[in-house]
Amino acid sequence: MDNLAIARVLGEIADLLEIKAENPFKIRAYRNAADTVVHEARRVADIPAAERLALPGIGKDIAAKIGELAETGTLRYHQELLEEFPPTVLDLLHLQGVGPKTVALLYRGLGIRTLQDLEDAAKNGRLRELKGMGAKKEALILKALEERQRVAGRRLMAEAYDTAAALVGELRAHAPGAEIHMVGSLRRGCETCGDLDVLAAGAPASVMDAFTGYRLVERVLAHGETKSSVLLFGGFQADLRLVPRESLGAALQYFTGSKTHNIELRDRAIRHGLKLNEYGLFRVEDGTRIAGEDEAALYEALGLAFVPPELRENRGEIDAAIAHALPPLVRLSDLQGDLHMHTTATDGRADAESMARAALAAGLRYIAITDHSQSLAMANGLDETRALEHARAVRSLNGRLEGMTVLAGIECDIRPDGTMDLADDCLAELDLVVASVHSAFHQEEAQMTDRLLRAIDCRWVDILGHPTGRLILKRDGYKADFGRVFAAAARAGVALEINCQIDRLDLSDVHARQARDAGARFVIGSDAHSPAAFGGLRWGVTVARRAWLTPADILNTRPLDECLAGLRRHRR
DNA sequence: GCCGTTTTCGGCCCGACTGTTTTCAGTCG
Repeated sequence: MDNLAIARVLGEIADLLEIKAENPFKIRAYRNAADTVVHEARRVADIPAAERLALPGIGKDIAAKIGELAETGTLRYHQELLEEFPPTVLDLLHLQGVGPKTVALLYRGLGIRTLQDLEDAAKNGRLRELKGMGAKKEALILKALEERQRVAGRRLMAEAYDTAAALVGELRAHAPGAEIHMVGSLRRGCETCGDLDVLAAGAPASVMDAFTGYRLVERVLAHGETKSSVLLFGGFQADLRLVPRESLGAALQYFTGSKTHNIELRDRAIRHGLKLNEYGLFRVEDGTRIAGEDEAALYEALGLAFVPPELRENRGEIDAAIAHALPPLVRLSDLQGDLHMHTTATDGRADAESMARAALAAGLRYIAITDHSQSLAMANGLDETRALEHARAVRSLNGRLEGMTVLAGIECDIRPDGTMDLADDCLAELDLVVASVHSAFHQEEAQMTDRLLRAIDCRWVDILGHPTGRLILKRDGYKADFGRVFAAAARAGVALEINCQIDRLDLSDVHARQARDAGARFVIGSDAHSPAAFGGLRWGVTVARRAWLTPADILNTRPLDECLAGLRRHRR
């Protein structure tokens, strides 16, 4: 049973307990445990029972329940709860504006079990029979039912970022003297985004009207003096919070989250006789404000080093900030080269020279052209002859572009049996080899693990490309024992790629951190198929930062000769 | 149900908006 499945059960228990109006802290305990399981890199089901207790938010009871799930695939406690409430009522809970109290009321009062039941009842006017339900609530529920499909789920970070940037730009134009920033999961650099959070500090009250009147607003969900929510065309919900200028830092901190990071921080404030909210950090005894305008000063007042937003996930950053031991995270400007991209020789949209010029304009000093190998027939992959011809053409660019070195590499398919798609003597002729899986994704875990280990064993392989094969929101990664794969890569000196394609971001932050702990080294690769795609490097950097990586962990932050010396084939 | 620089018991983050209330409950983030 994988972590997502375990987390889903724990989350459903929390939902069901909430509908039952159980102890809210018990509910939170299940949610915290689900959160821990989702963010654990190892398979929690495989962790020995005793060690599970060391996971944050997992105590004796929940550890035992995870054990039962891991062994039997089901959980009696979960089943018992589902006998009290049919599983379909959980769909009701996910409607905008419908919470656990309403679900319980609907089920107990009118026997509503499904979304269809709810729609029928709303249309027949039966909802109004219930206490606390009026015409507006009825209309709200019908609207939520209608929007359910379209707004459902999360979206890719890059897409959210562009939408938010346009909105923020509009608000800044309206209130040029104000501080207006993206906050929430966008600022933390999460790979997906549920809604867009924007903060305005020191802006005139009219900024709220500018927000609700933004040209891309489809519907206003709430409109207050300090907080408004809108639904944008295209399906994003956006929230704007307005605070006084002197609360900028506290509000940035508060609305950036994550929730668990904030809870830890507030806990720490309480232990120090302080109170932390979005308006500032206050002494409890006399209400004096001791921080609030500057975010870094707020962390300092709590005895912490400034925690970069990407680290605020309650994964050890608070302890590290107390010890002033946070790592110097990699920045986009640290990247000096890019070792993964394609040209018109295979499925790219520009020739090697255009790519090199675009890379130079993006601030890079060296690149590797790594077109596909022959197995990827769909992409017109290169056989040995074409690969070597292409390499000659690519190398001929050197000397023609001042300040740019172009390496001739390949993105070579890892065949289903783990062998390389091109002959060794061809691979040996090239400057570097990125090895990637592009076929037979559905192999059994043991087979896929062996396949990746065999690829790592090939002495010409320098980099493992998009190592897990996931497509965010579309496809899970392959089943493989990545703990073993990362350890083997670290031993062999094969670098692991953080692929920057916005729907890949592969390795993920969680896997990259696990791999770093295993001693692996990394490259951040654009996998660019066009000159514009170097802009995507920022997303890979974001992932690396969320994985706590420093420039020292990432080969392509080094000058060319040092980067090459770090590649497996030149490893001393 | 979890957890411990105040604690093995008694805490557990906190505020804004909406609707249906006539002082607040529910929802959300």
